[in-house]
Amino acid sequence: MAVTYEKIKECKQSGARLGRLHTPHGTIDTPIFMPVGTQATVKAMTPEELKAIEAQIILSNTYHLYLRPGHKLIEKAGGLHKFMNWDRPILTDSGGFQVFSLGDLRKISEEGVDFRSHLDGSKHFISPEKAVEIQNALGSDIIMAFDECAPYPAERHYVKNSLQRTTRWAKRCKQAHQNPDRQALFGIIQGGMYKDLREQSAQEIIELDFPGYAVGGLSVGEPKPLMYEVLEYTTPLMPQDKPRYLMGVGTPDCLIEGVIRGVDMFDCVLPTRIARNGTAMTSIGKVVIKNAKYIEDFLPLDPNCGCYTCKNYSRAYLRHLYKAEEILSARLVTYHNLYFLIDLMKKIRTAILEDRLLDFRNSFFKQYGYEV
RNA sequence: GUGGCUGUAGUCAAGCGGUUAAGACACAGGAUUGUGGCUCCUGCAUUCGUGGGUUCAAUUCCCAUCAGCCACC
Repeated sequence: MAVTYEKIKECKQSGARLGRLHTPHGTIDTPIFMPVGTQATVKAMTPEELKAIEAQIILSNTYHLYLRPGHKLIEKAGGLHKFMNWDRPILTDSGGFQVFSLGDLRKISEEGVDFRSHLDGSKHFISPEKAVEIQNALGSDIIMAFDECAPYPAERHYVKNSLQRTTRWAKRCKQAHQNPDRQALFGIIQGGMYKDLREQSAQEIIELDFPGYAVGGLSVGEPKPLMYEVLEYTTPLMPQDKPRYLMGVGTPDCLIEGVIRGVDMFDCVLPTRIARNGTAMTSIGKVVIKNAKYIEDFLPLDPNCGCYTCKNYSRAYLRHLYKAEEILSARLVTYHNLYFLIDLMKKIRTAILEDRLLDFRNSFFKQYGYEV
């Protein structure tokens, strides 16, 4: 098996899991946040910088790399790790979500998905087999099953059909997978916001026996309490000895609440995207660095942060860089935001170890400005 | 000094007699959750250089004045 999960302990206060994930490119501490590097790069960050902030694993994307530069080219380059100069673990998303968000550019059938490239309008077809073939060529440590992510809100019968198709596709993905000893294929549980459909999906997917499972179809626009509710009845259905991955989640409160509900892995574009749009996540809440009130603010972005950006630059300078559309703006704020979330996960792991995750949540929320 | 042209938001400007003075950029605020460095939403001129006149009605026409630009001396 390419990837194995080792549970270290459970938080007595919250039930959250502390563990380790062993992969071909190293061991990861969980719960973990995975920075997203869609196009074989975490935008604005070099691999050396990612290591400096202790990123242990990053995400990349099948759909985008297939379209550009092409998985064959990356295979020729010696695989994704070598191509992008990252020797730690990589997880690739299957492209299911991209297809879902492509809107009217795509048509889903039992066989797969016909779509037009968002880059040049060219026609393409991705099936479960194709998605696995691409990911096999990329050589990522963890590959994801090609699923269908239902929108929110969605009718019950639509979600049911979609989840059943996701199960059939998961089977095909497993069959198509060429090297389960070097790459772990994770299954994805769907079912929207319907409890019995989540149960059905979990049962069907888990029956196929994957080395890890993801909860998909959340964080698609539903209210947070609803997402927490779905998680609450979904994670208990998942095996204790396998990693659990909540796809697409990345606000500080959702990360903490997700861990409390038994999630081990998260990924999200939020920290890197909002960084490029002039917003930082800090210990005292969101700081919209582009706001005029920071014109003469010579304090660090986050006075409680020890990252390179906070140690060396002021809010006034960061605001100036943003307004002047300087590249360094994206670099410095991205650096900070990723540092902040990775550091948050470290604090979460320590809190689990010390059986005080609920206390940690309450104090963190209070300082951040969330309602407890 | 003489002749001509132009003055509308921070900037570039449309409107040239008739309801709440286009648009763009900038600026200000917001959004952003398995990433299109994309983008979206909202706000921003009680007033058209200034003063007077004509008219039911003036950013629009007339006069004066001020400012800028161009040409000639």
